[in-house]
Order: sequence, then structure tokens, then C-alpha cells
Amino acid sequence: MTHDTLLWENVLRRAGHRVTRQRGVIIDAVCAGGGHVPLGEVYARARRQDPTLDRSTVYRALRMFTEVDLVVAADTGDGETYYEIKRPQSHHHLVCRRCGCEQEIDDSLLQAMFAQVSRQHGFTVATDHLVLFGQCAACQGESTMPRSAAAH
Amino acid sequence: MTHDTLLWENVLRRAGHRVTRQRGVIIDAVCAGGGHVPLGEVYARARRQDPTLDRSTVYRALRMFTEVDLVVAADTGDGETYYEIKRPQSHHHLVCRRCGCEQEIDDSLLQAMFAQVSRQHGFTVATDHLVLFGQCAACQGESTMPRSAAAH
DNA sequence: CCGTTTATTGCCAACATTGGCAGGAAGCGC
DNA sequence: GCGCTTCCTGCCAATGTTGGCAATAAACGG
Repeated sequence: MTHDTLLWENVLRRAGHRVTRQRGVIIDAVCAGGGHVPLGEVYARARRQDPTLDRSTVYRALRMFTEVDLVVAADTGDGETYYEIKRPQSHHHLVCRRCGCEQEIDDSLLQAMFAQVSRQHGFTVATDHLVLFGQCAACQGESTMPRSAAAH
Repeated sequence: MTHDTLLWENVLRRAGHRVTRQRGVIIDAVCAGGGHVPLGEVYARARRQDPTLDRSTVYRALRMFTEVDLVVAADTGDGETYYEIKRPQSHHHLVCRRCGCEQEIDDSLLQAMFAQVSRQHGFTVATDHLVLFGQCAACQGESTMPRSAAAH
């Protein structure tokens, strides 16, 4: 099990939210998915446990989970939002625009930049699941063409 | 005028796209909006010039403009995507989660981090309009450290 | 346990965005 | 200019997501 049942219940209660059967099913579904799970998959998986579950409930639950830092949401730009159980150490993702592959990068790479932003603008960055687009190592090797020409 | 009429026409032609009345109206509407323009505003403004213009056309044109680097898109997380004429030097945005205010930051702040990503992962980041969420200077003063003068 | 209070749910409608399709127009060679 | 080819547009349907509303159930005090 990726999450401790008591843990999320307490997080919710402490934040003033109620612990419901639906929310349990939903957070289980996120865990079951492993890494990044698109909402559709969370919904499908949760529906198997509770066939009356509504999509709105999943959306609302996931948004709330994000607010209390139980899960992180990432928009990879393909039209769907992906969810993932929040790990103690936050991380970010690189998404290749060419082949669509994803890889994780460590938060430490960004911390220096965040600190600089804070120094220069007094702004504390709280983005804990950034998605950076670009081109992965493999795709770079094979592409001699300009990006625009290869796109379609 | 923020954009040179001939410029965008040539960019489109060179990329193998056609120059149409609709696209002209749309890029004018983006320019007229100044900085960040939500799609709805681009649409509304463009409709005034051409009442038969369809929403899909605006979406498609803006996506294409983004691909040929005439425009940059930014998702600030409020449900709408914002568009902006691409400036020679790319920049990014800080959005305060508390008060919703936005400020620009320079690309140079991120370049070091991008270089590091490239070194460690062989991944070339091509994100040229990042939106970082967090808390602005003003909001930090009143929330992180509830001073004597603070709420209640 | 039982009732009260109020967050939450399921249903439904609305909004933002994308994709398919047939008619229309841009670009090009004549 | 004229016609051909192909891209683009407008219309419509579908998908992803959010919000309103009445019924329901969690949390809490008696």
C-alpha cells in the first residue's frame, strides 16, 4: 500500500474536511495507479469499488486532496490532468514534445532558481510539481531538422 | 501597433501556412489586448471585426501561432488559457495563489536551471513561458507571520 | 443512540477545448 | 484571370472540467 489509511483520514480531519467512503475509494484509486494517473483512470478504478460514484465527486475530491497536499496535480498539456500521491520530497517532470516520454527530475535542481526568485522579487514559489517541456536526449540525437519542420 | 503586419504573414508563409483574413483579425485581437489575453477576450474582440468568426477557428489559429512562435500561451490555472504576442526575449510569470496578482520574471533566472537539467539529463528544455505559483511579497507579510496587526 | 448542523454527494447544466466533416478560399501553375 | 489542389473555416458533436442545487450523511453534543 502506498498510503497509510489513517494518515489521509487525519490530514483531512485536521484540515476540517470530512472522511467519506467516496474519498477513501478515490485516494485508493490514485495509489493503485502508481505514478501519474489521469483523472479518467482514477475515476474508472474508483467506479469499480463504487459504481454510483460521480465524476464531479472525483474532481472535487482530487482538488481538495491537492489543497491539503495529499496529492499533486500535473497538467502535461495533452488535455488531461494527471494526479499522483505526494511524496515527502517533491519532484518535477520533463516531458518530451517529440516522443512524449517523461522523466522525473529532482526538486533540488529547481531550489536554487526558486531562491533567486525569492531574493529578487520577494515571491515564494510554491509550485511543487512542475512540468517542463522540451526534447529528450534520444530525440535530440535523431533530429537534425528544425522543430517546426518535424512537427507534422 | 504591437506587431508588424508583414512579419506575421511571412512567418506563416515560411512555415507553410496560409494567410487568411480570419488569422489576421485574430492576431490583431491578441495585440490589441496588450499583455495576457484570455481566449474569450481574443474571440470577443475578433468577432467585432468579423461577426461570423467561429470559436474553433480562434483556438486553431492560436495553437498554430504558438507553434510558429508568434504567440506564447500560458495556463494560469484559473480555467482559461492566456495568450500573448511573443517578445524576442522570453519571460515567465509569477502568480500569487492568495491574491491572484501576477508579475513577470526574466528568462535569465531560469537559464541556469535549464542548463543544469540539460547537463544532468540530456534534456533540452523548450518551455518559454512558465507560470510559477506561490505567494507574492505582499501576501507573505500578512499570512506567514501573523503580526500583531493581523486578522481577527 | 438520537437529533442538529453543515459539508458532501449525485445529478445536471454550463463552460473551455478539441476533433470530424463538407463547403469555401488561398496559393500556385497555366 | 482560370482552374486545381490543398488547407482553412464554420458548424456540430464530443471530451475534460467546473458550478448550482436538493437530498444525504459525517461529525458532534446531548
